[in-house]
Amino acid sequence: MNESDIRVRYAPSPTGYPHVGNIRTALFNWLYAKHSGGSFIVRIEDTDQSRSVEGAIENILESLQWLGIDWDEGPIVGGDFGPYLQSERLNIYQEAVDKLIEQGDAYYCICSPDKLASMRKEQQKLGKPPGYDRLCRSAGHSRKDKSGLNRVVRFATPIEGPPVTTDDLIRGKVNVELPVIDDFVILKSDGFPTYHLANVVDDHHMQISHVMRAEEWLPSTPRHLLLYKALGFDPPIFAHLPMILGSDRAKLSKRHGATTLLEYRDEGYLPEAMLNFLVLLGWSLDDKTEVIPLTELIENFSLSRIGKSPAIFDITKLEWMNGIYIRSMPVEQLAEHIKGYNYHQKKDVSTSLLDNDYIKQIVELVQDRVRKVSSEEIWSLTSFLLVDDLNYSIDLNPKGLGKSETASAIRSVISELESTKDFNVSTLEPSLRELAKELNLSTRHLFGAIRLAVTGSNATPPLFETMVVIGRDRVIKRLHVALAILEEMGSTK
RNA sequence: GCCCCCAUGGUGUAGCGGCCUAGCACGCCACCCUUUCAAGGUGGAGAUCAGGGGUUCGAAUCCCCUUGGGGGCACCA
Repeated sequence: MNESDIRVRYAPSPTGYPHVGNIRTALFNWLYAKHSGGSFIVRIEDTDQSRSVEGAIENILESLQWLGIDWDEGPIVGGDFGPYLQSERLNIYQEAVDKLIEQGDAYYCICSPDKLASMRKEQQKLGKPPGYDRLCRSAGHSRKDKSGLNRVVRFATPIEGPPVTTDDLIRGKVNVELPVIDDFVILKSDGFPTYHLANVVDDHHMQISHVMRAEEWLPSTPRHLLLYKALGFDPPIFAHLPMILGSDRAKLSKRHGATTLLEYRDEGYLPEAMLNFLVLLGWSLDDKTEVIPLTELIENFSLSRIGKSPAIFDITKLEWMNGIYIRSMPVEQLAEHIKGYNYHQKKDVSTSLLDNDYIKQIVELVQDRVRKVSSEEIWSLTSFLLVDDLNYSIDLNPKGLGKSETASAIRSVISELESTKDFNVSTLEPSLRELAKELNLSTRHLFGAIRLAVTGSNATPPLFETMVVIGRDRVIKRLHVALAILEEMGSTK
């Protein structure tokens, strides 16, 4: 096969919002296409009308777009093999079904769901492989029943023959014996195909070269292989990707908290970090490299380095990775990201403090200190920069310093600051260091006292930088307020 | 119950018969830097390579069994 003939696809069903596992599958397919110069196709598998979820398609596409995963063919962009919504391809599946029935490889079945359920129950009790008992296989039922309703169509799985072998790129040869494959439904009574049929027919017509999908599909691949054969199609190359599991080692579901991809965006994770983290769940570059820019990812991605065992999604490592990307990002860009989270809508934020230059200054202070860019994260570190008046909820005495000492230190600081003209780091630092010496206080104590008074917190960005951003007037005002509190406390005791 | 897949520290992984008394990263601990918090740097704890049999001069690496985990078994995908 020519490299440019490589055509891979992501085929989600709009029955919910995609979680990180789904998107990781999309990512691997996309990376493989990018690496090989092939095409990445998005196909929406909306053959289950009853389970379709409002807004799911939009969410799927938005998830891909957020990560920067673009598609060569699919919704919005179109392509030569469309339509890319299975619900618009019903005639194609019907054609395949007709062919199979004509060949004797499929038949109409009249068995009721109730009957099938009790049959399965009985089989399980007897320890037999569960599956349709083929009652209708040779009955020669017609398409519609007496009341004119459509009947389901089942595939006539060969009764005897060698085991079906899936030659998987990741797992090697996987054999399944024919007797454990039952006569599965390929066309539902509502006229829609089942996944098995639609998937096979579309992958063939869309000339998909490699089917990379989650491992949960491995058990049904023999059915697909049987369909390819019956329809006279050459099967694609299969690669079943390891699953991503929740911390309880079970398949990802709503139970695992934030699972849909876009929730991570909303929580303050950067798409670059998420993409980098996701690719490491099941793939590795070498024995040490983990932070890998996208261009290198595309250049080096290979199917041979995809692992076999399932991975557990570890949020703490994602946070670390996110911090790496935050720190390597230009301040302006990071500021844009942060503004996107609308932190300024916090109710206490002073609207006079929202210009871009001020936000940029704040970002410079927190860039080394945050692991997420959400409003909560930024707020918790910088709320004292964003409000006019502080609401002290902390002891204003630094550890090891008494109230009266703190108060007199603050008094000295006020007069020092009021007498100096310049208010920038290069003047602030030496003069306050000098003051500490004069007062015979350790910098730890003096700076600690200032920090508490000016920020109301004992964990802040570097003091002088922070003071400059707060601004001379606000700093002095806050020092006065803090002093008043200290004096009041002193007098009542 | 039946079928299939998987198995290296808590987590993500490297390893594809000798380089392994098992490397890297996250997390954890300590120290350094330092006005606090981070970031950064250095060091440390943590794996009888699930267990047991083989094969081999030699196995985390190959084979078998056991155990554990996961997935699948719908007119869902």
